[in-house]
Amino acid sequence: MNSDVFQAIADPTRRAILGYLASGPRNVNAISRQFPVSRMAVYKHIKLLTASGLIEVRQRGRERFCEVRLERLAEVSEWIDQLREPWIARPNQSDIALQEAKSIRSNRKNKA
Amino acid sequence: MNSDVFQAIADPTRRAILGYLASGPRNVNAISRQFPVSRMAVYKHIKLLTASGLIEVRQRGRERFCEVRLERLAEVSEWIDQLREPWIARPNQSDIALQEAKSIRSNRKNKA
DNA sequence: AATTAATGCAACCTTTAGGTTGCATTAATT
DNA sequence: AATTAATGCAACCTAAAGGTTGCATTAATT
Repeated sequence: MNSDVFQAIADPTRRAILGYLASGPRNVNAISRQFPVSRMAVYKHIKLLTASGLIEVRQRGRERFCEVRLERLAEVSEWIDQLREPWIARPNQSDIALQEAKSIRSNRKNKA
Repeated sequence: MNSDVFQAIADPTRRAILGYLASGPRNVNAISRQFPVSRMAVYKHIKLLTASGLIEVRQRGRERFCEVRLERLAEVSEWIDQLREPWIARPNQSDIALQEAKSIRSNRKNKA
């Protein structure tokens, strides 16, 4: 369960959770109290965020404290930066697109 | 159909399309030839990317040329930057999270 | 020891996402 | 004028996303 960071930040509730956690680690219940969805819904978001590496969970007694790990967002900033770079003088762009698309497809097949 | 940028870049094929378009404007068919999915699948991705403002389409004859508009990615970089900023000395963070979550919910209701 | 709090798991539901195929339309070519 | 190329639309399918409720488990409290 090695979820994609882009996918992880696509959901507005998950972004809000990350924003909330920016003020410091909180346990699952504390987080879920902040949002108008059930605890389970938040729990699932946290599971996905953990899988994507955007948060880290430390158990302490019966509580599980979630802490935001912003490093993983570098993948996103870097993608944006690369896109912004002048495209010229880079190796054949269309070949790259094709390669990426192919690996996307084979990933999908492997999942199923 | 005013699609969210975070949502738009969540899909790997759409990211690859943007990467491909970084080398210059291309028409719909040219784009779809680069990827192992049907023309219609690509067409839908393009429609969504257009809705999110990430690409712009200019018609010329029977062709529609798609051009990438990177400005809209600022929303993403800014969100990341804000998250990275020290959270201290900002107004009550939990209230903000709550507000955001509420507006998310009411948006969902308005859609349905 | 009994109760309460914090969490996890399972089953289920509904909507959306991503994809397909077939047909229609309009602009360019021959 | 007939053909071909580029695109759009509609109907449909399947899987994943986001959500819910109910029950089980384990740690802390009283």
